Amino acid sequence: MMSMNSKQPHFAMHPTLPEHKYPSLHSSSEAIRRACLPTPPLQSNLFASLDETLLARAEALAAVDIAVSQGKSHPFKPDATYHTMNSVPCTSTSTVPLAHHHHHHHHHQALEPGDLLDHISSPSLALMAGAGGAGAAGGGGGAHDAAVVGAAGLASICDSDTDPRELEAFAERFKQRRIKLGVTQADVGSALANLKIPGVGSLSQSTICRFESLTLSHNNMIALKPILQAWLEEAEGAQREKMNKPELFNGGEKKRKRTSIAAPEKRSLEAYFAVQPRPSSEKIAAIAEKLDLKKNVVRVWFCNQRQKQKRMKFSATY
DNA sequence: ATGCATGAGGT
DNA sequence: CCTCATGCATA
Repeated sequence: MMSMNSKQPHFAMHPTLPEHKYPSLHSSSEAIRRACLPTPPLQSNLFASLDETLLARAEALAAVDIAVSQGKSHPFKPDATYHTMNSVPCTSTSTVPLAHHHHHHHHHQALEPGDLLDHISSPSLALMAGAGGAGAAGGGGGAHDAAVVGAAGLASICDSDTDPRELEAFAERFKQRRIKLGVTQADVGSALANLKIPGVGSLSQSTICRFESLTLSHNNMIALKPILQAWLEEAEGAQREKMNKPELFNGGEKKRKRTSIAAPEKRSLEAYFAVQPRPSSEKIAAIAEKLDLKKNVVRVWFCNQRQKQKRMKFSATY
């Protein structure tokens, strides 16, 4: 486990757009923390037809909900699934036709012995004390060590940076100091681009928020930590300076409409998920039809559910 | 703060 | 088709 994959991808910087899509840092370590499913009354034999049995059970469970809302007169059609994309090009502010360019800059930030601190030899890290009511106490603090491993070379980097408690502590400190700086999550996100760290562009408010609330995968947390730490130090250093907020907003593009899955349908999906987190395409189709949802919506729902299951929060018992 | 979605990269 | 990192749209 915890393999430090130090991939050094090639950043593909596009000439015109601030587009950066680098291969991510995905290390295949994912069997760290997992949620244990309840395994209800069904002791079951985990083989053969389990599949169908479970599905049947789930259906039964789900059926209750469905029957209620469907059998009678379901107030609203569950099919709130629509994808409204205005393609209307407007082309107005021709500046950057794609202010929404979804560049998936996957921060590779591979944890390498030294990589972590290479750019941020932080001098100012003494003030982060206290605060972290929660688990801040832990290894927290410095954690600036990595570089030393050279000699030992053995156990790679001190796990200080991969230690969940350290991450939690950092996230906590980060949030506090960010607030103290009077900066919003969104601000941090866009400010990251100003750091000019190779391979690091801006991030969304969502991601910053998730980092602070630990609702990211363990690996994602580890990858983002050094970046956010660098920002924090920079921001505190230039606290009195002006931050550029390149308001590069673009108005008039395709709006993505968020599908809304009604409560009854959601409960059914959860019932299915409980017994079979990874239904086959056929089952997904079946479920989709029963719930009157688009197959893709159901498929994505399962994908997202699986991701959630792997989130950091309370993953394992440390 | 979160739900649903997209896309890259990997099987 | 999946996993993962991310983000838009929204409650």
